[in-house]
Amino acid sequence: MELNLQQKAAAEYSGENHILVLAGAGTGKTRTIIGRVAYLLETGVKPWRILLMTFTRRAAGEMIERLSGLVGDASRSISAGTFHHFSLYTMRRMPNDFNIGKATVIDRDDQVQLVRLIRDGYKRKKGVVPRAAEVVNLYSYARNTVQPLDAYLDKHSDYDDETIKMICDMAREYERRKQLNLYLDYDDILFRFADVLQENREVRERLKGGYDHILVDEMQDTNPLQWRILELLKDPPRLFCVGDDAQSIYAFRGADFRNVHSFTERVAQSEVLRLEENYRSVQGVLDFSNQLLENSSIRYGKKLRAYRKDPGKPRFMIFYSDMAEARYIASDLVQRHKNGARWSDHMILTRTGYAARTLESFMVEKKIPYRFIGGASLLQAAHVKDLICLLRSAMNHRDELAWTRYLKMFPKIGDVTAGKMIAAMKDCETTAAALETLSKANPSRKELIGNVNSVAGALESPAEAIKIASDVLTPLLKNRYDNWKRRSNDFKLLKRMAEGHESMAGFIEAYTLEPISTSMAERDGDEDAVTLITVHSAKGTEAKVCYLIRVEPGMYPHSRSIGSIDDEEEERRILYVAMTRAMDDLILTRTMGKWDVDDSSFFFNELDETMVDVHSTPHLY
DNA sequence: GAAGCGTTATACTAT
DNA sequence: ATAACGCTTC
Repeated sequence: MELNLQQKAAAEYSGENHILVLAGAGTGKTRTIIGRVAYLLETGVKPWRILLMTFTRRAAGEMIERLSGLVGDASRSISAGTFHHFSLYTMRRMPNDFNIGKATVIDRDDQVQLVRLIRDGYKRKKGVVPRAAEVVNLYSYARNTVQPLDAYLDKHSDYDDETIKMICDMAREYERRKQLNLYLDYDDILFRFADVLQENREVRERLKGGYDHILVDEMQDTNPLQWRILELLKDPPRLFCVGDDAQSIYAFRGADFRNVHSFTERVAQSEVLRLEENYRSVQGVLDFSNQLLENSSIRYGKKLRAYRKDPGKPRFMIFYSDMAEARYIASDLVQRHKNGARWSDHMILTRTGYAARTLESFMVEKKIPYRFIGGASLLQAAHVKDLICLLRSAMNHRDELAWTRYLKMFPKIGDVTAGKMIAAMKDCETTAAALETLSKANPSRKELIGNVNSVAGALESPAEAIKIASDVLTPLLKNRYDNWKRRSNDFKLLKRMAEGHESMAGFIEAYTLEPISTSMAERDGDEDAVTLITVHSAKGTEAKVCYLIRVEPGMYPHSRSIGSIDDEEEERRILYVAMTRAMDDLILTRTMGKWDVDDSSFFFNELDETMVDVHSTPHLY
């Protein structure tokens, strides 16, 4: 593999220090990490003694894929995945040391649902009770930044003392309910792992002894909780971290862009290397991106140098409505495809999943194949959740959230009745005993119990269990949703997805940890398709032609961050990440939007026409 | 008291 | 599209 001098110096570093590679956008971070792994293998490091931490499982898969072309089968022995995957699977592999038993991993929706049940008990008291989703966010943020919830709220929120106490009470009750239900939320996965590592010297030493090198991608977006895990695992393992402060866009999860600056202070025996030459983009794209950063009050001290010499000025197109914007992008895609370009050379970047909906409908209408990455996932759709909850109910009679949702599908059962039925089962040891208890107390509810029984009998074959669950739920659901035909197709999709899995729990866990959109599930991986992607998910990716949609007031910076300097600067980095994905063509589009949006912080109130070609289109709807 | 229905609000980013 | 809320019905 060809590496430039700086990349080579990083990849083939042979000293004993921990390394941070500061690498700007498009400077070959991934290439350098892959080069590093290849180098380590060449020098005799065993592949299973290399741990590769990536930001998403998708990124891990791509790196392993590229490595296999370089080093063959050895790539399959490398441990690669996110902090969450690594932590969870290590705990599952060492069940006696971590004691997570049969715990169910719950996603954010489940967290919110559980807090909602708890919150109902707080409604009577005077004053406003924060929303369940807000409580989940606050608590998760405090945990990811490793600070007590009350201290965090005291310092960083506007809540009065009484409300703070209430939020802390709800969080405590949330913890209790999780234990009762054998739930692990995303944060528990990291916390439990870190706690055991810290408390149990023997386990810690055993794990540390398993690795020589820990490589961390997207270091700028690791939060204090993840840092804590790295600190517990390093020495003797050597750290090789790669990141870019200007691309730090996960502050809401506890990451701080300044962290990479203090790397050498935080990590003894460490040094910083740099990658500065950009191979991805044409000069025009880089000039425009550099200008965006220069307008910031923060000095990132970087200016990307293009290796490529072609000018390639970006375009900025103004449309009257989102319909006109979407229509243009769809027809431009079709035109480029007709001219011989592949669909997969095109990426459409969106700030929010919601903002891409108009465009999505045009993609469907024009029959342009696309994959949506980020945004709402298949498992979050109401009808899919219904089905998953029946499966979960059959697997674990103490799964309060699953049972509540399942029971409420039946007439005359609401939160209260469901709660009573679940309480009746809580002391039963087995599912069979629980169903027996339920059936004695509710003789008229044969159907309800029979459904769970049939699914429970088929759990050894996930696809079969899904088929049964789908059949028994159809009569209950088909009148509840208007577009039932389209929704029921998702059940078939789910069945197909489950076919490769050996256990139901494994299947559900895999897709809880790695959410998948409908558009991804419908297509197989190598099909030529346009990528529609949120900017957050696009970190680390690139495409020849990039469309950035809805680059307008209220979006960049997002209206929610207006007023906070830190938040607005994070939004600038988000836009920076988006723009630097483009290799050849960068097309920014905006609509005229609503008239009442505060546009004073918009990043492009004035457009420098030496940097970008501006096109205004006729006011067509 | 609990369930169910219709109306209205809200929709940022994600492991 | 879905959650939350207020109001009516059982």
